[in-house]
Amino acid sequence: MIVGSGHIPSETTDRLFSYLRPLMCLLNRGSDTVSSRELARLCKVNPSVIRRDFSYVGNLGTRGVGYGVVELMENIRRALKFDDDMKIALVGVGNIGRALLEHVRFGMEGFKIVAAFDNNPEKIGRTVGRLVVEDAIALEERIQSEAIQLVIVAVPEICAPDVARRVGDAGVNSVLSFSPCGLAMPDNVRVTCVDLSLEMARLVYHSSSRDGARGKDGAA
Amino acid sequence: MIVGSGHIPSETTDRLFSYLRPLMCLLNRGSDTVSSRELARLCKVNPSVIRRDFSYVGNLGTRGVGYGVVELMENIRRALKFDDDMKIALVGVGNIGRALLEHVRFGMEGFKIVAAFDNNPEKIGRTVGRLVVEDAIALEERIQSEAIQLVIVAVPEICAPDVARRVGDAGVNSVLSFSPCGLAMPDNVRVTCVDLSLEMARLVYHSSSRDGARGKDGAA
DNA sequence: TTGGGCTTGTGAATGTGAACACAATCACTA
DNA sequence: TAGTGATTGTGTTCACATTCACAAGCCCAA
Ligand SMILES: NC(=O)c1ccc[n+]([C@@H]2O[C@H](COP(=O)([O-])OP(=O)(O)OC[C@H]3O[C@@H](n4cnc5c(N)ncnc54)[C@H](O)[C@@H]3O)[C@@H](O)[C@H]2O)c1
Ligand SMILES: NC(=O)c1ccc[n+]([C@@H]2O[C@H](COP(=O)([O-])OP(=O)(O)OC[C@H]3O[C@@H](n4cnc5c(N)ncnc54)[C@H](O)[C@@H]3O)[C@@H](O)[C@H]2O)c1
Repeated sequence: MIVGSGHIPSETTDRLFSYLRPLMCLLNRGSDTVSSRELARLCKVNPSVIRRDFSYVGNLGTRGVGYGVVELMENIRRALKFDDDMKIALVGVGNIGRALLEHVRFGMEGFKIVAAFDNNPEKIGRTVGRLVVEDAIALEERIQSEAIQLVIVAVPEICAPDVARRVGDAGVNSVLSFSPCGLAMPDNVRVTCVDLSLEMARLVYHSSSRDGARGKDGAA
Repeated sequence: MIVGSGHIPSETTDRLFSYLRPLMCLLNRGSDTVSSRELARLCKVNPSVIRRDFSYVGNLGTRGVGYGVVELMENIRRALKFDDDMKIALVGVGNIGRALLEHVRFGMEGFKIVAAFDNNPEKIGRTVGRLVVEDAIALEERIQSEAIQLVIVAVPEICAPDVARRVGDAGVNSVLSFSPCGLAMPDNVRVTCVDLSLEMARLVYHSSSRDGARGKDGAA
């Protein structure tokens, strides 16, 4: 086992996160064990990638059998310091913001939106999903009183850098932004931009230049 | 110049797409040239990465000066076979679907949603954004009559694989899905899943284990 | 026309991740 | 208890991406 060698490669941690959802599906289906081959087919990766990734987490599998699904998920979550009760604030209750607030699955997955803000007087005070929209003026104060860990920014593009800066100054350094503008974002916050145009452009490029090649370790 | 050596690394193509938006911002700001150092600062990558990426596209820069922004964008778009008039269909006019249909920027960026479908009788016939919602029964026929290249799937998770299969059978092999379930998707379509929970989990992980290290080639 | 200051383009070195192949190990059966 | 079939864990190899470092080349001014 390589566990304890201090650090897990970033590609591995990114993949470890992506294993959790297929594993949950397998659990719901009643599987108690899963082989690297089976999981690899679901995730469209090479089985040896799976085995090496898991080797960073610890000695998890049983030779000849596979990995215990429950034990595996627990170990991955622990290795990733997965927070099952993450507290999130949303800024901007427009089209996107409303959809997110009404999305119940986030709560079931451990992502709890506990406050929503807007600066439009017509929206402040209205109830969307389970929350009452608050005045964006109170953003900094509420971030601290609620111990917010992550802020979702769904305001018009022109306002996004300013909101991100305020969020960063208030002590939160994780921002998920729907504004595709990565420019002018502050350095002390880590921003993930959900850029659908970018994803669509990459998608059609990769679709046209198909390269369906896989190694010989048995990946479908 | 390395251009013409047959193939561009996938990491490079993914980055080339991501350069387009900062370049557009620079253009709007009035910059006619940009140096690898400046663009690198905006994109938070190493300048030598930028220079090598561009070397795959062709001889684009001027030593001592930098790259011409307009010429650069044209060359990148050509290398990526960028389609400025992509025809898109949307399936599922719920919370997410409605937000996408009312989002006007897609059209300005060359991504044109030309048809929207739902199977709920109350939604069929209603106008959302600029489109009249059509019956999902007509999906296959309309995909072909409109020459759709990409389909956005925003239906409940349980329906997503079925819709993806129908889309694939109708000849479209690019699907952008908001259902986080990559399982059971057909093999002949390339699916990009927008999984916000996954992004949030990765984001907070990377935020807590900060590693703000950059090479010495001058990146900020 | 020469020189100085920049920036590109790229060979070479370095670093890193993926793939392979196989010994080690387990469950199960007779 | 030994044998069989399956699967993990990992040493090793390979391939590729990143970074460095610098010569080549451009602009401009004197
Ligand atoms: N709707 C989409 O499908 C879509 C797709 C891709 C990207 N985006 C981007 O996502 C962002 C939000 O999109 P949307 O469609 O929800 O926009 P929207 O206009 O519907 O909503 C924006 C909301 O933010 C509020 N707001 C504005 N300034 C604010 C501030 N300073 N503080 C707090 N609240 C403020 C507004 O009152 C409004 O309610 C935009 O940047 C948009 O470009 C949207
Ligand atoms: N809303 C969010 O913020 C959010 C966030 C993450 C993921 N998602 C996912 O995105 C998907 C859509 O989310 P939503 O909130 O828009 O859901 P929604 O329930 O608001 O809308 C779904 C729409 O799809 C239609 N539909 C159902 N079956 C269909 C079929 N077979 N063909 C055509 N149309 C059909 C329904 O009539 C409805 O209008 C879901 O899978 C959800 O899990 C949503």
